[in-house]
Amino acid sequence: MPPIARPRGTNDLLPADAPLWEWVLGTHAEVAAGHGYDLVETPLFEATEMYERGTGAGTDVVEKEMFSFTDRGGRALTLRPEGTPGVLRAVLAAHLEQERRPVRVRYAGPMFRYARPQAGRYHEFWQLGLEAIGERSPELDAEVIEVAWRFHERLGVTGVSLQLNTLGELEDRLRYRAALLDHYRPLRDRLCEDCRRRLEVNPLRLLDCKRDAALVAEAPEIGPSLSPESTAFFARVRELLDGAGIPHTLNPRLVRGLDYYAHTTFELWHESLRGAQNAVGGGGRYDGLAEVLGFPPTPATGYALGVERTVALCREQGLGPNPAPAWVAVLGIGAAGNRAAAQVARELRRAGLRALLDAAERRLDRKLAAASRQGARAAVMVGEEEAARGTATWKDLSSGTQRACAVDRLAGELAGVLEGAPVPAGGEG
RNA sequence: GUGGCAGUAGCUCAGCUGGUUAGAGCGCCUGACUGUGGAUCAGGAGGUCGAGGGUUCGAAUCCCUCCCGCCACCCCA
Repeated sequence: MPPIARPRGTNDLLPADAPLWEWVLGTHAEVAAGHGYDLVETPLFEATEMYERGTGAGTDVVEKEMFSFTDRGGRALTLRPEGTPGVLRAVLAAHLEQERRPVRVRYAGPMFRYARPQAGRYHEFWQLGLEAIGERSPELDAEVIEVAWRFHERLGVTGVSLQLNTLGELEDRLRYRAALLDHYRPLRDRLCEDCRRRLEVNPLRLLDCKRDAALVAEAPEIGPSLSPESTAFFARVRELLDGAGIPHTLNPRLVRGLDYYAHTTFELWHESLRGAQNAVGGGGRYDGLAEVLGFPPTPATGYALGVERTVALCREQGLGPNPAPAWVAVLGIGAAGNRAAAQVARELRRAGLRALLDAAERRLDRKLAAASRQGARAAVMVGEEEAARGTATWKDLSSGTQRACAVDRLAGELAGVLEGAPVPAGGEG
């Protein structure tokens, strides 16, 4: 019988990669918290209807990428394909926007989409993001973008480009939609199969097409369809970004895949990401979402970033956390030594040191070799003699120097050694 | 979901047009060395060759199906 395999499109996080992963999540938490964003967690599954109405029935996500199921009570549920609708639902259901506006929240966790797996694209993947709910202002859009930008700065990731666009208000979009249809209808015969469908279902997505790139280039831009108010709103966002020193690229073809966007939309791109997945993340304003979910109309803005992709960028650019704190190996020699060594390790930990105990019955040279290979800064050896005298012998594994001392002075002596040269950076996966 | 390429020890890979018991390097374990590491030498463990079926006297090698990964679409994180 072959061993049970990991399901397609999923990943295990193993110890070798965990520090980098935790560092990325932790850095985002710090940066977001520094801007006033508090942690929220919402269910991994929600009512299917929430995504059908919120994310949009015409989107690829809802049409063909959801992990949906019926529970034993006959309820239609779906593993969350994105975080925004659930977070908005949670905030509005708890009436947090009655306490203060905007409500600033952040989140991180797994999302699920049934798209064909590839490097950087998985059935289960992690997103971290934030939402600012209850205020309609260019300032808040710019703030959200700035947090995403500062996050990458703090990581040290370079080469990210900010793509920016606006979709205006609903009336603007309808005007633009009409303009697009005027442009495309006469060209219908020259469109690819997908685009002919888009023409009927969601004309804005015509701009996504790479096959008909030539036609896209000739398509009208949204600018002329925008109301003066929408134009001013967008100009203000750009002005604020300029003021914050955040470079951005205007991308009038940027149409995000989800239905609920209005006004500002943006994506963060990086050329070096493997596969065709060059987007690290994206977001924008979604003033219409609350209403389609059945809540009072509530403006909001936010973003989501792909953790796997961000981690890949960090790995590629050699970025990561500071080396883990140095540690000591406590090695027992013989039965009496092994017993005493356990107690010595306990006392070192109580003194705040990281101590790994090796009290197996094997030869000392093997234990020393293992400790050295695994990166211990120092080895503490406890045999029958030491046990009897209440001492321990410790050895600096980089210099090879060695001395014995009383157990109660050991932590003090080792502390100096551990603070010495930093441990070489952990291996890259 | 569509099309293409791959899958051989823990890791990186070799294995010619089907031919005995499937190999190497690194890693792991053991011994030389009953209490002193990173070196060296010697030995050992570890593979149903991704899974199942077929062709053949004989299959890691050829054929089919499935699984999984990657690449390009689609789309996005």
